[in-house]
Amino acid sequence: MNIGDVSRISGLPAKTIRYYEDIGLIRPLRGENGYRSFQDKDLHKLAFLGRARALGFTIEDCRNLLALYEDDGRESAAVKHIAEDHLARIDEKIAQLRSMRATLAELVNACAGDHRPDCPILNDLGHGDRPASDQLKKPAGNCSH
Amino acid sequence: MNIGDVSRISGLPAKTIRYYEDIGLIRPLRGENGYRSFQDKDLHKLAFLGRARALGFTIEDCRNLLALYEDDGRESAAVKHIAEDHLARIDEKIAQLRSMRATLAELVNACAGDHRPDCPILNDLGHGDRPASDQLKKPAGNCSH
DNA sequence: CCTTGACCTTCCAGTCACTGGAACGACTAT
DNA sequence: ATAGTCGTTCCAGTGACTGGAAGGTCAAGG
Repeated sequence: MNIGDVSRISGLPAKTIRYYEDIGLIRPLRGENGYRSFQDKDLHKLAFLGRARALGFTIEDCRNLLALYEDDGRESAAVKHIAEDHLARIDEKIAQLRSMRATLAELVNACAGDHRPDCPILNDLGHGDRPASDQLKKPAGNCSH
Repeated sequence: MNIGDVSRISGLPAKTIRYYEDIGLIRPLRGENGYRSFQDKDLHKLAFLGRARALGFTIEDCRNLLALYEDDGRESAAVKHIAEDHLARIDEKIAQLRSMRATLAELVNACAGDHRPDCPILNDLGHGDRPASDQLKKPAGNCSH
């Protein structure tokens, strides 16, 4: 199986699959022509990775989860620990976004959005009448790659 | 005013302030010694940027908002448009995270988390019994820089 | 005058998880 | 032989910083 087939089946871009090999998540064999030759095992792993990534696990999480997946002597506590950590990070992010959303919605609501220059949104950002920015620690959240 | 003072006042790291100059968001004067010399105007702009970033606006949004802020002839509709777009992006992200959260919480809940190897989390990721990964389009969401 | 230490400068590299593109080789069908 | 599709590698870019190295500047104290 060549990378194109695997890409179609798994839904992962070929680039991503090559990247996963680069960072050691999979180790497909090579044919005489130098092409990667994927086995069912690799396909399975890629599906695993796709699902884990879709749940927002980092690549490092995925690496650890994959190792646990292949370790028959694992303790489910280890897996649960990773998942719980991730759940907490997700909750944090949701809270952050909701706080942003609340402030922003208020401002948008207060703005006439017409041809005149008066704008409560700019007023807020400029003068900071309302406490629009309580926590500058983690302003992140806008990663639309 | 040197960069250190401005950093303390605005709460933005000096590195970030230099970066903002690099990408043309601010244009502080320079003293004879080569040090940046910040005026009230710069301080004001940085505060604006800090608040806009805290609300999750991208740097490009910030650039546009700043331009509108300084344009007396602006139409508030333009500002509102940027803010509404951003609000929509936030809502999308929240929805994505909530969907992840729901699936993940279910799995975590089903996992004993003990010394035994059986683990519903790994079962799901491995075999995909449950549809844990409906949308692979935007798996992102984990940008904890 | 010299040193210490805090401050400032620039520039380069790294982050995360890819993604785009160039330049080239391999295979398939006509 | 040729065209077109697939595969390969390698390099660079994304967003918004952040860390660190190597060096210049300044004020205070001895």
